[in-house]
Amino acid sequence: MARTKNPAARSLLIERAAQMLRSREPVTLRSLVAGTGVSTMAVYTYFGGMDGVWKAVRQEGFSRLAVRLATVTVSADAVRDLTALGSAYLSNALDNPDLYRVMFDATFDLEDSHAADQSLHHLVRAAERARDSGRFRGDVDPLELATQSWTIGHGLASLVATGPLPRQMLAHGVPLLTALFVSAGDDPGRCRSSVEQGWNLPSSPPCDDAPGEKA
Amino acid sequence: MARTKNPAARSLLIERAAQMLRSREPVTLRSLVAGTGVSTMAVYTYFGGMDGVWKAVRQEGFSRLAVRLATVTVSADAVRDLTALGSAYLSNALDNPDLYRVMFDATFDLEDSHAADQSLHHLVRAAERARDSGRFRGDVDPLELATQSWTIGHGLASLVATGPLPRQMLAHGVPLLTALFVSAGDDPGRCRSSVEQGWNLPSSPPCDDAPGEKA
DNA sequence: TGGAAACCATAGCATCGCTATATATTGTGG
DNA sequence: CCACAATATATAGCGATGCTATGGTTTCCA
Repeated sequence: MARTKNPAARSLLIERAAQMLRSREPVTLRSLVAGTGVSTMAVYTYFGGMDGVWKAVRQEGFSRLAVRLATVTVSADAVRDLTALGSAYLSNALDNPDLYRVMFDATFDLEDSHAADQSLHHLVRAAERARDSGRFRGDVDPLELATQSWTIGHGLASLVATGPLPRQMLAHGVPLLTALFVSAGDDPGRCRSSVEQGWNLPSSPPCDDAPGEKA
Repeated sequence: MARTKNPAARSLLIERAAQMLRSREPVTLRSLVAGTGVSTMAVYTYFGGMDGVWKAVRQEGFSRLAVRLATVTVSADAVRDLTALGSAYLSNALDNPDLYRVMFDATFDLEDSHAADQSLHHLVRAAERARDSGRFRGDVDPLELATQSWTIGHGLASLVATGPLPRQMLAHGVPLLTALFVSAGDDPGRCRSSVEQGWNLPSSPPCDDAPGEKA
């Protein structure tokens, strides 16, 4: 398999799978290739089977998450940035709920772990900056705090995107993150201000009512 | 084969499905009834199809969770009780990871929501007692605080039981819950003590190294 | 005891992921 | 420029899936 395998068909199928996921159509081997001009065998040359398709879709999900997190710019207020990263994480999960579900329902392999670590690293760096700028205590481990922020973000995303909680429950992110950051040493008043700023920073704030969305 | 009108077959199949889930065997219509003496049609008379089987399995999961939560006895220290409920939630999820996954991967229907609400109510009552006993501020909404505790518990359970985090990351539950309860008004020192007591209370503490379990 | 209702076994259908084989396409050495 | 080898695609089919139709068996109750 040395030759250049048509990379256009690969991303076409991944995009189509993501779109079918969003429109709630079942993604099967035959329905995936239907209408695209490629045959079922192409799936096996490109992905090695449906498992490979799901793997690629997961990576697409992580890729979109990485893009979202990258839109959060670094400011002088690291607590604000940390909150903005959490908010971006949630808005990404809510904009791609089925993709988010696929990302976390299969067992993680090494590539997934790498992608997840890369995303987590955004949070780690922000936590480190918050500590080094004096907002958090010196004994705060940035990785631990980032993991705890991730736990809050994933818990909310999971319960709201694929679970029983309604969308407005995302607003719990504000008090939860505030409590965590205050426990890390931040001043309560200052923390509240930073969190509220960061929460509403991303392009599509996850807590505000979406345009035209009805409960 | 002969036959008794057999309500026992229902719970037999549910139990078998849960066991197959635990042993990682694929649960299919034919494999589910294989060796049990009941035929494939029985699945349709009892459950109406495989969807009904999964629904029943989800209910079984919620039922086991309810049993776990019920083992947490009420004490004078409501913060300890609240933590113990979270700890019991996590130990249940870790003892039945596949069941836990099934509980939260399908879309919730009314029965599931009822079961979840019932479990959540345990937390709500404990939060209410913590507030009324003066540990939390008077303006704390027990339902909100219970939901936030649930978010932490579900986030940890999901990331550890079916996700990328190793088991020892469950220990993050202690600082997360402490931060939340302190933000609700509890005294930091007292809160830490209560949380540590409650965390190690359930029969199988989720953070301790399991017996004979190797990383 | 007889009839009605509930229950179950068998066979078969459409579809699923996947594979084997044959054909078309592509890249490369002479 | 052509013949050949390697790769990609297309077709057909296999085992297995969930599900349904149909007819036979068992159970219950009047």
